[in-house]
Amino acid sequence: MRQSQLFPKTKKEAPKDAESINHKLLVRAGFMDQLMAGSWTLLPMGFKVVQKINQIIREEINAVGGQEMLMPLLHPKTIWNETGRWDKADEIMYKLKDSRDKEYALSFTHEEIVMDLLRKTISSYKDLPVSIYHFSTKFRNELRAKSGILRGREFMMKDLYSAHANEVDLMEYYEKVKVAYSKIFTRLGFNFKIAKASGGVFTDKFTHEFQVLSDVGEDTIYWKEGDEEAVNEEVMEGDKAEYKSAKSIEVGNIFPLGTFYSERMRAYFTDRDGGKKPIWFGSYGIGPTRVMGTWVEVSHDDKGIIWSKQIAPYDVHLVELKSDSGEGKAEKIYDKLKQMGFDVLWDDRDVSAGEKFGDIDLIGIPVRLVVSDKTGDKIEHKERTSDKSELLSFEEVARRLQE
RNA sequence: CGGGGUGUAGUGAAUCGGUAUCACGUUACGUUCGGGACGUAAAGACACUGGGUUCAAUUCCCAGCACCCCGACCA
Repeated sequence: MRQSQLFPKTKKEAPKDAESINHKLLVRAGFMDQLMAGSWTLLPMGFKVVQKINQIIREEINAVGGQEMLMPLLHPKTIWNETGRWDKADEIMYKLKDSRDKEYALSFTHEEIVMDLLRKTISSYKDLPVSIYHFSTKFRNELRAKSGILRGREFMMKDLYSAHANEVDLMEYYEKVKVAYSKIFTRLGFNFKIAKASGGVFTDKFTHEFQVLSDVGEDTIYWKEGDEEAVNEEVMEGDKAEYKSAKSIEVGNIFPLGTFYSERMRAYFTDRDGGKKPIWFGSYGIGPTRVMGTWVEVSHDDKGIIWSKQIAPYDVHLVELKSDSGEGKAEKIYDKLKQMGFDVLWDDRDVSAGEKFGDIDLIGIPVRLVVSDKTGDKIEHKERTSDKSELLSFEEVARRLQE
């Protein structure tokens, strides 16, 4: 991508109201734009980051048998009445009426919708288990949107739903998803903990949250040295003094929902013994837009964002500084790297060196390549995380990028 | 929804009773080019909305709206 064509331009100053890091940096660097409180446009680079996050999630969910699909966001009131959540989740749901006074909800989750699908499609234990998911927008009427993209009223979510013939199978799958989630957040590069928590409007049972340690987090989790699992403050038993604690951002959660939904929505199947039994059900969510914001909160410096290779909007940021020996070096490198399959952002703008370097640090792509008079036939290679640069040949640069 | 803060060119700020100034950005031309460079010229604002006080309101008062922060609630 030629930076001269990249939409939009970076900003020198953050919006005056912005306080949180992800708000300031993601807006300044041109990754997102605010429409209103809690509602954000993902600009081209922000969308690329979210797609990369989604792809990592997709790979790991597919690896545990998840099948991707897409469900509607406009839901009839009747389906929410079946489980009582039209009233129980009243505070969080956006509700609306059409011109004939029919009532709808904007999706804040999809348990009821999946359950409707399952009762129409599952009739035998042979049809189970089922694991289906989608990436889509969630609407939640948050009392207060805040912290940039971390708590919006409209955000992207990957939600996975699984259906099983019995509790053992559900819990086995629940553990598999827990492992898959751990792989996802490990691949994403987070320092996270799995915390036991309550289920909110979803379930009365215990659940698990994936918590990234960060001072801007709204949750507080507690754990004992050596323990695999932490606990959320809300469900903690025992003496706090015996635990280590930290603020954290919840980036994912898993819910073993049991038969609550299937019983209320009459989603039964015929089991091996001929009897009708309710489907065992679980749901599992990750918020990719929150993941992006969380990444910025935990990975930045005073100059800008520091993306990891896994989710950076581009593999390389290439820049040529004006030279006496004539230009065109960068364009050749750009073409060659593209041919090799690298995603390159080439700053081809006619602006000062300082402005180019400023934007490079702000945008935060992991590798910076500079060519100029000083570099001769070599290329200056610098990583965003380092202050040092090296002069390398094109081949050496390409090899580094492939590592 | 309670408490606090802020609303002035695209962005960030100044003016704080006499109809608005600066910086950045933008446009044109020229000079520059290793950390947001310089010169010249130019465009760009019903001062959030509505009401009130006043000879006169961006400025004071009231109401509303919007955004941010703290709290209650939550991926």
